[in-house]
Amino acid sequence: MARARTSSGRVRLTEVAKLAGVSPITASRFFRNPEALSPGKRERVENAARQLGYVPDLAARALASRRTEVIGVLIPSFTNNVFSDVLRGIYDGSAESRYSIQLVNTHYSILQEEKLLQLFKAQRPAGLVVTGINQTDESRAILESMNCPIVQIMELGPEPIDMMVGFSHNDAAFAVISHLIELNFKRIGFLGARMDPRVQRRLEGYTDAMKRASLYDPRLIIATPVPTSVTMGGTLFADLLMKAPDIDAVFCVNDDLALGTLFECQRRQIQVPEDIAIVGFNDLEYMASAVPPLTSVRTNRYDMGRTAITMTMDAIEGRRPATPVIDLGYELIIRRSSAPRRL
Amino acid sequence: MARARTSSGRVRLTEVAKLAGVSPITASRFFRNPEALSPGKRERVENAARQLGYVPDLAARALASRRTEVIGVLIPSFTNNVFSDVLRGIYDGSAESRYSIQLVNTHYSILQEEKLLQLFKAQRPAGLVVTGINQTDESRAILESMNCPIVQIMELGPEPIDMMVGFSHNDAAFAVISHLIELNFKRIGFLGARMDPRVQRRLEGYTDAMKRASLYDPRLIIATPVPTSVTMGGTLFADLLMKAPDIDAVFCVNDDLALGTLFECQRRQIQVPEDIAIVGFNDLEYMASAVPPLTSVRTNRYDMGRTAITMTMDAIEGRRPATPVIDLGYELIIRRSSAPRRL
DNA sequence: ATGATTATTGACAGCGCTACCACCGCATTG
DNA sequence: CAATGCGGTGGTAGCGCTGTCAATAATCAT
Repeated sequence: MARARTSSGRVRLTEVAKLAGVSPITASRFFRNPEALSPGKRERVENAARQLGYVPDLAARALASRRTEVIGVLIPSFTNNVFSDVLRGIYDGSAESRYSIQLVNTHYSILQEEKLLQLFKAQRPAGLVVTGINQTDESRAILESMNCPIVQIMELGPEPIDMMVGFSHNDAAFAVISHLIELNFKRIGFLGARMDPRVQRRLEGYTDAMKRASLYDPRLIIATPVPTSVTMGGTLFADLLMKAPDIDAVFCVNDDLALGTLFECQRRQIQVPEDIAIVGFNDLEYMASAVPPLTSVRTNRYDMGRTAITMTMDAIEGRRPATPVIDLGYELIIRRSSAPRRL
Repeated sequence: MARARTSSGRVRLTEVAKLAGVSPITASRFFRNPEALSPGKRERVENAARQLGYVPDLAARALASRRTEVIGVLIPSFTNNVFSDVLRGIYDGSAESRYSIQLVNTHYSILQEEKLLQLFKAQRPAGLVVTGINQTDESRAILESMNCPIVQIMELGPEPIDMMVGFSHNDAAFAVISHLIELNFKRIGFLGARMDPRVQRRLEGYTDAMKRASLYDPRLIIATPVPTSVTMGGTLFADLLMKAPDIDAVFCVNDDLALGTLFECQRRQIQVPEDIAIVGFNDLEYMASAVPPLTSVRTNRYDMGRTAITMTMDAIEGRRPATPVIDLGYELIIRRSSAPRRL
C-alpha cells in the first residue's frame, strides 16, 4: 500500500543501489567499508552516489547499526582560554571525519559531570573525551560500563579509565618554583583561584618544591575558590602583600592572575622583576607582550585536544594506540619577569 | 521469527506502555505532548517510565518523525573570547532543554560556511544559529530552503533570513569616535586586524564620524587581515606611530589590540592618556584592571547567545517572537585611558 | 433527543538503514 | 575429484519510534 507521507525528496540508498545496479546492502557497504567491494562495483556505487547527490541519513544509520558517530566531550568551562584552545584542537581534528562532536559544559562540577555522563550513556556515543581524572565513583562506573573509547585529558594519573593525554601539573609547578629558587628567590608567594583539581596539583608542586628548599611558609599561599580573572589577580596579590610584605616572587596558577598581579605592581610602583618576580601558567599569547614580558609555562593545549580526538577516533575504528597514556609535557618559558635576582 | 540480535538491554517504549497498560502510541504521546493524555494515563505512563528508567532513543525518534532535536551553531572562531561568551550563553540556554547543540567552526570563511550548511541540511536540524549577515548567495539559498528557524547573531542588517540578535557595530564605533572628538582629540588612529565583516563595519563607523568632523585622514588607518592578538596590537600601533607620529588617540577594534597598544606605550614611555588615549572594543574583563583602566565598548555577548538560542527553541515550538530582530545594544564604558584632553 | 463536534486512544505501516546469515563461485588442498 | 575455504554478494527482517487516520467515548448545540 502506497503511503501518503511524502518521501521528503531525499535520495535514499535504494536509489543509489538501483542506479549502480547492485543491491542496497552492497551500496551500504560501500560507505562503511569500501575495501570489501570489488573494484568494479565500488566505482559504480561511487558514481551513482555522486550523480544523485546522496547523503546518508544518520538517524537511520544509528538506529539500524545501534551505534552513533557522535563523540561526547565534557569540558568544565567555556570561558577559560585554556579550553578554547583544546576545543579548537578537538574540532579541527574531527572536522574532516565522519564523527560529530557533542560538547557539554560541566561548570567545574563533578556532580554535573555525572549527570551529563548519564545523559550521554543513553545516546550510546562512539567515544568520549572527559576533562581531568577526578570523576566521582559513580561517573567512573558509568564510563566503564559504556564500552566505548574514552580519553581523559588535561592531566595524568595512575589509573586511566581507558586512555589519557595530558601533562603533570605537579611537575610543571615544581619546575617553576625550582627555577625561582635557583635564581635566589626565597619568599615565593602562591596565588590560586578557582582551585580546580589541576590548580590543586600545581599547589602541591609548589608546596613540594618550597618544602624541599626549606622555604615553605603557609602565609605565602593565597587561594580562593572564586573564579579566576585578571581583576582577581590584582586582588589576590594585594592580599598576599598584606600577609607577607617581604615576598620577592609570585607564582600565579594562571596567566590571568599573573597579568592582574603585573597591573597591581604597576599601580603600586613595584618594579618587576627588581622588587618582585612574576610567573604565570599556560603561556597565553599576551604573556610575551607584557611589560616586562612575563615568564610562564607553555602547555600544549591545541595538541592535547587534537591528540585526544585522534586517539578516540582511531580507537573507535579498532586502531588502539601503542601507549594509552600520552604525556604532552610542558615548557618553562623564561622571560624578563623572572630575571635573575642579584648576580 | 525471533531475531538473534540482542536487544542491548535497553528499555523500550513498548515495555513502558505494557507496564502502564496503554498502547505504545499513547506512551509515545506522553513524551511529546503530555497534555493530550487523560490525567490518569498520564500518571501511569510517567510512573512506568520512571520505574523502568526509560530513556527515549533519539535516533529512532529522529527517523520516525523525520526531524531532529539538534540545533546547529556556526561560529567563525573558537579562540576569540567574544565567541566563548556567546557559546556559553548558547549552551547555558539550551542545557535544560530537549535540544542539543551541534557546533561547527567556519574559521572566518564564508565558503567553509557554505559547505557546513550543506552538511547541516542533510541532517535536517530543528534550528540554526549563524554568525553574521554576510552569507554567500548560495548559503542564503540553502538556509531559506531549510524550513527551520534561523537566527543570525552578532550584528544587525536590513534583510534577516528569519530572525536576528545583535547590535550595530557601525553605531558603536561611531559613538566611540564621537566621544573622543567631544573630548577634543583630533588625530584619532584606527587599528584593525582580521578585518572580518563586523570589524569592517566598525571601520565604517570610524570613517563616518571622522569625516563628519572633518578629521578624516587615511594615514590614520592601519588594518591587516592577519588574525588579531595582543602582540599584533603592539605591532600595528608601532606602525601607526611611524605613519602618523602626531596621533593623540587610538581606537582599537578589539580589546586585545588595545592591550597590545597599551603595552607598546609602556615600552616607549608614552603616557596614556596624557600623550595618547586608547579605546578598545568588547570590554573584556581585563580592561578595567589595566593601568590605566581602558575605555571600551561593552557588548552583551552572553545575552546574545542566550537570546538567540531561546528564540530558536521557541520558534521551533511554534512560539515565534513578536519582533524577529532584536537589538541588544552596546554601552560605551569610559575609563581613564580616554580621560579629557586639556580642560 | 439527535446529530455534530471534540477529546482520547489505538492499529497499522513504515522512516532509511544495516546485522545476520545464506549463498555463489572460484581457488586451494589432500 | 570431493572437501574446504573464502571473498563477494544478496535476501530477510527488523532497529525503536511516530505519522496518519480511524474508532470510540464524551461533550455540546440546537
